Amino acid sequence: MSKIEKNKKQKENSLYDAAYHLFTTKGIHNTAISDIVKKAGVGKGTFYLYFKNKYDILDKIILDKSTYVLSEAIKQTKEKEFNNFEDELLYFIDYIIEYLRKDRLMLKLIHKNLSWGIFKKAYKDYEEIHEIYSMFQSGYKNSSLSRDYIGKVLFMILELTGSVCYSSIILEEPVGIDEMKPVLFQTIRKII
Amino acid sequence: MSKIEKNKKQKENSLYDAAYHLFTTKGIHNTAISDIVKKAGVGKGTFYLYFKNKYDILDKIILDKSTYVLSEAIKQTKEKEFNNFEDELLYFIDYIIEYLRKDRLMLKLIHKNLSWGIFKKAYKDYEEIHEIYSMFQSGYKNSSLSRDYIGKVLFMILELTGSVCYSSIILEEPVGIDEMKPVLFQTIRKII
Amino acid sequence: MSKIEKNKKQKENSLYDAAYHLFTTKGIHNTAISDIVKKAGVGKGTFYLYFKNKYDILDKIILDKSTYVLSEAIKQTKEKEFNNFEDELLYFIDYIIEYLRKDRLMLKLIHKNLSWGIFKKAYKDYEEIHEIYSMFQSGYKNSSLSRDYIGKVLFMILELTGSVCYSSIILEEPVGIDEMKPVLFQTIRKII
Amino acid sequence: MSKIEKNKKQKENSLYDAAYHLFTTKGIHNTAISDIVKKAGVGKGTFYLYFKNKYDILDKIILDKSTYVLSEAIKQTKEKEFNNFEDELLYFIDYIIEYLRKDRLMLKLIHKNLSWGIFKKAYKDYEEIHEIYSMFQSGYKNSSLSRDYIGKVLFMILELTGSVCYSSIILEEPVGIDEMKPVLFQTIRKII
DNA sequence: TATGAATGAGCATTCATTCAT
DNA sequence: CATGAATGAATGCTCATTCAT
Repeated sequence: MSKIEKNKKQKENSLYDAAYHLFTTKGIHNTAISDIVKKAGVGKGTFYLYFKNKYDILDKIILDKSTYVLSEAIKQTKEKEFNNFEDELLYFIDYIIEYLRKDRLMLKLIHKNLSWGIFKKAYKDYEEIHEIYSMFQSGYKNSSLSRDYIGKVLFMILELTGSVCYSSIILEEPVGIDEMKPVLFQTIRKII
Repeated sequence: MSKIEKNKKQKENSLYDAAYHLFTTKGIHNTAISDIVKKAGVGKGTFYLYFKNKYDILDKIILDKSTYVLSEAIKQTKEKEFNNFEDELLYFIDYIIEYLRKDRLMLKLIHKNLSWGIFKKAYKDYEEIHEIYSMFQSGYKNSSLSRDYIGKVLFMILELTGSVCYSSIILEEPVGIDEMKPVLFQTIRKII
Repeated sequence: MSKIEKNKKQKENSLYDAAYHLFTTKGIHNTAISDIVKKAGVGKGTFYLYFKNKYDILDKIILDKSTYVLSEAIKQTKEKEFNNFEDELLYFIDYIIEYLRKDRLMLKLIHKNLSWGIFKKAYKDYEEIHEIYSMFQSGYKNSSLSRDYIGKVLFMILELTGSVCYSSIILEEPVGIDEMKPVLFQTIRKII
Repeated sequence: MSKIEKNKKQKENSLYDAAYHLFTTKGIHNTAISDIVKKAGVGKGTFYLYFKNKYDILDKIILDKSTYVLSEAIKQTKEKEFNNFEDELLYFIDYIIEYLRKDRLMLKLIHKNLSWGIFKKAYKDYEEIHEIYSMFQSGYKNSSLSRDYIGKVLFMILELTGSVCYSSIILEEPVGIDEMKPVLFQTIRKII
């Protein structure tokens, strides 16, 4: 990577970081492009060299962050040993929940879009994301269910987890995440 | 209700209807207050007599419409006879799905907000909403599970349904609702 | 005064008091007619039965309050005995200063308008105001100066007092009123 | 100064001039930002690049114009020769009066703000302003009065002059400036 | 490539005033 | 006399986007 390339990447990253920080702390609606570039320390025009508009950078951030959470979760899961698939999956889900609980601002931003990462760009780019899919498929290796069906179940479990996290952690509705977690786990156990 | 009271209610309703129509067709972001009042046929200041700002009327619309969907679903369900609780619940869920499929614009508006928050608020105001809860509790009458636990399961089923509807119907991700529905139904069957 | 007349006067007074309170605490610019009527507990239309607009009631308030200060000052002065005119005038001036110091909000409102404009209008309406003029003229009874000339000097002393009070009490520029007062008194002594 | 810097200064100046002209002819209250930018021939956003709001530009104009009057007065005074301090001071005051009489619109704008607040601010920025202070202090060099006391007397003379100018020239109360001037001069003579 | 001054359409919001009740 | 719902012109201000440097 040439020096110029490096510099470009650096500018893009600083815009990215600035936007993430402002979106999470001030809210999307209250963050203007001018705020982002000021915080990033670059010129206003520079923003448009890297992103189309506010929602372009926002989408990229959400995608990136959700993918990151999922890939971290699978990485940690893969490093452990489990007696069975159920334990493995629940460890994976628990990792996600605990991560989001610790980073409420990120959870607020990705809202209920946590399953997105799997089905979009990330699926293609990140090696780790393949693994979650593989893990899930392996867990069902003895069943007669089709690969497609199993994929959809994974999708639903992730949607459910994302939704429950948002409700329980951000809104604390109907109850906080600590009370919700056992029910969620039991439900997932039933699903698989 | 006096003539003046009637007139007020009429004004509020026309604003409400105009806003709903514009939000669903043009999008929230692209709808200005001036559009709403023009369509409603009232003065601009009148809007502020009834609503604080665009998001105030939006919230009211989302709450209202979501409540309506749920209450319609329970009403229709109660009118039918079922052999067992599972069939009853799935009919209820199916009614919601089909309703949202037919009214994609409304689904887009209520996004993934068809859930507990709404449910809880609606619970206080609408008699019908009590029934869904009763129905669900009755279905579990022979189980040893606590009422609380059962309530949380209902919450999760609603969250899951809402999330899946939005993804499948609006984004068609990972697949359309027709392909998704059997998997969702099977999943709900396992949950209960 | 009939009961109806009394009621009218009462409404006018409550508007007057509400406006005075809001003008002094929130500022003229930030006070709307709707604020005034809300505080006064009357209908919006009622305001226009008694006043032309915001500046109409403001002018009346300023006139009224400034007149009150001056008339109070002369009343108190007349009740005392003095060895000479100089002492009498300085007592009068001091009374004004101390009054304004205690009611900074009123001083802020009447700004630097404590002077001839007010004085002149008040002259016609309030018996007490005649007395200050008389007092001042008497003080000069042995001089060869014309009545007109003496009137102008009184005007200047009042202008100077008003200006100094505003600067010293409100802005504390160049110094506070305590430091300023001896200089002002010495200056007035030289003038007369 | 680069071309771009020059252009910026030009824009600011045209806004400044436009605002001054509109404030003096139409009044502050009746001048909208849109009027200013239209007259200045710049975009609306440009205004907010240079000024916070209407009162920001107004304050700057008042400060600037008042400073200009004072600095002009001292410049002219310094160019003349005088037999004594009294003549010098009265020439200085007279210059101010005549200037304001010729430019009534400016006088109306700066109202009764021609005084210490302005003086103090200007003191830092304008070399000429130092001179008026020096002149005044020199006039008292043989007196036993403290520098502080003398400064306060200067302050009062300026306040008095400003107040009298506004009343006599703008309101013509209690009489016009021609009739008032001899009394003012005589009063100042007595003060010093 | 990078900048940031300039733009002006677009928007939310206010508020004095009216007038039917 | 009193009201307060309705109005809509008026206005301040924002902000995404452009483009000359």
